[in-house]
Amino acid sequence: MTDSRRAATLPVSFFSQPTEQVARELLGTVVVSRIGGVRTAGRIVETEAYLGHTDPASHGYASRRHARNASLYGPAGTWYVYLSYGVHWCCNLVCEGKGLGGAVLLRALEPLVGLDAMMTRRGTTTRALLCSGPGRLAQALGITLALDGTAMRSSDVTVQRGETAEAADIVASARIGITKAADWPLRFTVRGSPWISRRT
DNA sequence: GCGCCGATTGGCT
DNA sequence: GCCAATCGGCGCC
Repeated sequence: MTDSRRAATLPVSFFSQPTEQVARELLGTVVVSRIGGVRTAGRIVETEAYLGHTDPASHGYASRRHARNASLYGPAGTWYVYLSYGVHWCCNLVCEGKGLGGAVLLRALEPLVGLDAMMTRRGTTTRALLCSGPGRLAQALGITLALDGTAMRSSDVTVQRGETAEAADIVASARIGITKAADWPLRFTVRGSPWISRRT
């Protein structure tokens, strides 16, 4: 195995895989932000796959292409950031890179680095409320529209190799908060993690 | 142009 | 458990 102490940013080829596989393999990797010159980081414990043009719940479904989600059709490893309910930023990583609109939504992290900064940004000292939810984790890392469309490997927010989750420790369940294709089991969580957004 | 809905969250009943 | 915040996309007039 590689030396886990040495940071290794995930290569573009990682994101060139099928979206569902990327969603699974992102569990255990570490998101590192240096937005605003402040270092914050967390281990990914929850993701959701949105498959793009074939997925009714995806922003990349059929003819939903607009200027606003143009980055969703960019190269694998591109950040796609959108505003949810007019209030919260949510961040995705584009997969496959064939212009099919597939991406993985980051839904929860185990906070690892820069907890003070996260607490300031989030307005709470309760650790369980720092990164457990897509809007929360984006706020904790300082993510806004400024990240949208940037290439992960050269952006202010990178994803580093971590301890890979064993397949048996990955739980697949229905995606949260959607009405279309709600029963597709494309939400992935680390079994038993106390940092996920909701109990499975 | 107008109204409704959404990959959410936090505060209040 | 209910609902407001707040904005962009979409359907419909």
